[in-house]
Amino acid sequence: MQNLKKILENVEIKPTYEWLSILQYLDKNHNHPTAAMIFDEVVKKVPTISKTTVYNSLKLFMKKGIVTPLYITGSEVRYDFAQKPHHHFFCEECGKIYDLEVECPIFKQKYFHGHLIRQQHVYFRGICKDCLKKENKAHH
Amino acid sequence: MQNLKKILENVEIKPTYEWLSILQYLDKNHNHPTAAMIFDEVVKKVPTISKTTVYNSLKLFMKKGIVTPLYITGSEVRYDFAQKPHHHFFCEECGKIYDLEVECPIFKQKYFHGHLIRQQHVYFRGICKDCLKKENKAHH
DNA sequence: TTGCATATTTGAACTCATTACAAATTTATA
DNA sequence: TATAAATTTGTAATGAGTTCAAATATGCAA
Ligand SMILES: [Mn+2]
Ligand SMILES: [Mn+2]
Ligand SMILES: [Zn+2]
Ligand SMILES: [Zn+2]
Repeated sequence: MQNLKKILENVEIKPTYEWLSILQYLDKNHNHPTAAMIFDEVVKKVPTISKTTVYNSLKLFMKKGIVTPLYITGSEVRYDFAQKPHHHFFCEECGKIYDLEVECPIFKQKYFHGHLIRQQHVYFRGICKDCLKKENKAHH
Repeated sequence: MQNLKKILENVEIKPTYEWLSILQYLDKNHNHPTAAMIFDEVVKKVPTISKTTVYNSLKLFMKKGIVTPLYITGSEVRYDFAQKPHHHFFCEECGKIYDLEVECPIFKQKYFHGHLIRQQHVYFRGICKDCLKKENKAHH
């Protein structure tokens, strides 16, 4: 909480009630939510908040580098309040996005074939552990 | 051409004029186009073609595994007619998507932490070689 | 060839995530 | 307190992608 305030102040964002509430939601829920999911939850605590504010905040957080957009599903953006860079697994069955630690020396490079790298995105897609289990049970 | 017909027949798609024309465009232009770009070009050769047919075809090609959707820009899907799996670099300046060869043993795995991997997506984003050059010239 | 079933294509209407924008409200500053 | 700046809000617009039913083309049996 005080923690989150500091994070905002570090990137020169005034810790307003709305911005803090949105960041608080992202901090408590590392489920890579959509803007709609964020709005639906935060509005319970801040009934006057608007969807536009959610989008504005996310855009601001992204510009400041404390939130990363994930373009994985193809239908909507999912947001990641990530302290350390990491990678993802997207389950095509249940839609969950898991965090992954992928170690690879290539991801340490600043340049690749002369192109300046600012961000690295790695995600696998398939069927997650849990959904595989369910499938096996159904077959039996 | 005869080549492309075979590719379609191999995956049990009847090589109609529309489907062949779309695949032909993808084969000649490895620029990872959007559906709109594909339509705008193919319609010059097939004036009666509709956007719906472009979307339908792409969906069919994806289902059959001969075309891969790239969710990179966040605003629209870009399509890749790829023979071999490979990775990408997206230039935030000019919007170009470059093909990359990234070697890493992790990308050979079938499972990761118990999750079944069906596809792997790796892309870097930043400023491409050409745009970096332009920037340097402008500074001087 | 003709008739009929099936596959493909088309255009218009629709959906829905995201953006644009201007008015309203809150906050900071003098 | 007055005024300017920052933030929030609601509504309207945008635009990629989907739905769907009608139109057209294709395949095939009689
Ligand atoms: Mn994550
Ligand atoms: Mn490619
Ligand atoms: Zn799952
Ligand atoms: Zn570039």
